[in-house]
Amino acid sequence: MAKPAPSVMDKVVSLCKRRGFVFPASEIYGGQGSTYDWGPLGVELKKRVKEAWWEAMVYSRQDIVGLDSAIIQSPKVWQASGHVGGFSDPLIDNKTSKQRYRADHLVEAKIEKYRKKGKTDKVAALESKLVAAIGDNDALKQLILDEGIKDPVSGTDDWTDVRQFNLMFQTQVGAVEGSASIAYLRPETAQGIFINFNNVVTSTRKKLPFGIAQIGKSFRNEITPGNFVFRTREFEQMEMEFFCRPEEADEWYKYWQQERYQWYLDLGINPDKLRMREHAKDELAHYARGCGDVEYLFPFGWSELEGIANRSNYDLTKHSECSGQNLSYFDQEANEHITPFVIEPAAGCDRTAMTFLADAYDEEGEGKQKRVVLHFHPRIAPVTVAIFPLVKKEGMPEKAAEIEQELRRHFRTAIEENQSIGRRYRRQDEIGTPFCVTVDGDTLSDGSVTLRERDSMAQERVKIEDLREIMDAKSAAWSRPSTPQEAAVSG
RNA sequence: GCGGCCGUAGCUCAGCUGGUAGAGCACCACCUUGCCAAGGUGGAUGUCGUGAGUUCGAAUCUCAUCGGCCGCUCCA
Repeated sequence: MAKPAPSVMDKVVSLCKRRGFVFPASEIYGGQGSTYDWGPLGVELKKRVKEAWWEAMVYSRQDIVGLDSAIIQSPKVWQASGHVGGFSDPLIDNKTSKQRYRADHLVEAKIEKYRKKGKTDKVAALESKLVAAIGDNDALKQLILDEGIKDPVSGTDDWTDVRQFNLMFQTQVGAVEGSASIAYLRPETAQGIFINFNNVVTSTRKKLPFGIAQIGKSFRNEITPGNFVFRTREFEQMEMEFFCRPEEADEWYKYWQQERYQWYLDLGINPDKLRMREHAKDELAHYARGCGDVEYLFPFGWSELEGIANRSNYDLTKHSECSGQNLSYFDQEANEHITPFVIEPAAGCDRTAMTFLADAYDEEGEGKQKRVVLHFHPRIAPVTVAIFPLVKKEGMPEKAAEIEQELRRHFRTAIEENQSIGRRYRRQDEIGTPFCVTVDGDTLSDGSVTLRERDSMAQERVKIEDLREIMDAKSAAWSRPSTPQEAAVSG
């Protein structure tokens, strides 16, 4: 493949490091692959993404409450959820074709062949052999060799040994070694919600339908991380489990798909690059009745930002069975126990922040006139307003500092007095600051300043005491510039 | 793990027919400044990923090693 042209992502990655959004992790020690640290601006961006999500999911409604469960739970949680058994893949490589496969999938494909040929006895025999071999890598490889399974690409049986790939990070709890002290870093926040179902119901007296929201780090030992912060082994999730009556699940499923899709649009994501994609039946996880992804068109293709799934009553049922606790809901009117269905919107915080960066990135003009600007929604911009003295004399710096002190109480602020005014405007554009306030000679006599908008570059003269109200109003009314050209001339 | 690409200043990169480093932008100081990447003067910054070899001499050639990025079953 030819070397690809520098994409928006390359430019965003570079900007992220230069301006302090995202740094490669462990850099002074040579780096740690696919691991990133969020810098001073990045942490603000992420924080505001999480605030916007929490606002939409918890504060603006009466039917959802929050939770912050532990990262390290009992290993039994992950046995019940199926992660211990199912979140671990046996991998095998073909030395000739260099292709990598799931070893158990190769055997399953063979079973499928037998089934199509109607050899039911062989199907049954091999199925039981596969079940016996699961978890035993040597046995699994032997089974592949015994069955004469060939690589579909190379046609050879030149296989490597089977190696287990655990998707969950293991750790030890306590000083005592041994299997009893093995624990896992959670691979999703959702299970922490399910296991607290009874606690939340009894402590909040919530009635169906209701939801529990949670934001937190999760860990997956991804085989293939990559695409900047899109897929990393440590990541932050924003998940909400919405519990409802089974007969209402389809309705809520559609509701949450619309609701979550709209959330991205409300925060200014380009509608042309956002879509809702319904999973095909064979894509669905074993517990899911339906799943739709909110996808964004990155330079590397359509990729999932958030999955909205109908998890049925799978999780509550499993945890009831495995724990011996009754995780059902008692409906007082109908006088019956029901195990609610769950609709789960599960979003990735890091990839959402990355989406805002990539989607907001814009270059206007050419050469010396080129303007790099991040068209962030004012609600998620790391800095809301920057204050400048027009020149560094006649008391302007002091006046600017005074205004900054006042605005600091209500907005994320920045103050700069170095270099020319134009350069300072452009620097703030590059980090997506929606407003700039400039103090000049008239400010000292009549208390007015110039308010300059990032997207249109339009300026207006306003009173210092009106700044807050005007910026709030403009923020509330903000909409994304539909094209770069329009943004450039609309002032 | 396999394949491809790549490690030179904060960022983007040039230098790779061997002579111990450059550009643009960024940064710092001073002067200038009067609303969109202004100008002037001066300045700091690199053990050229690491180690070894060849050589009088290596960023450049050889070998090794470490690391990163992009693909290949996984998903937020």
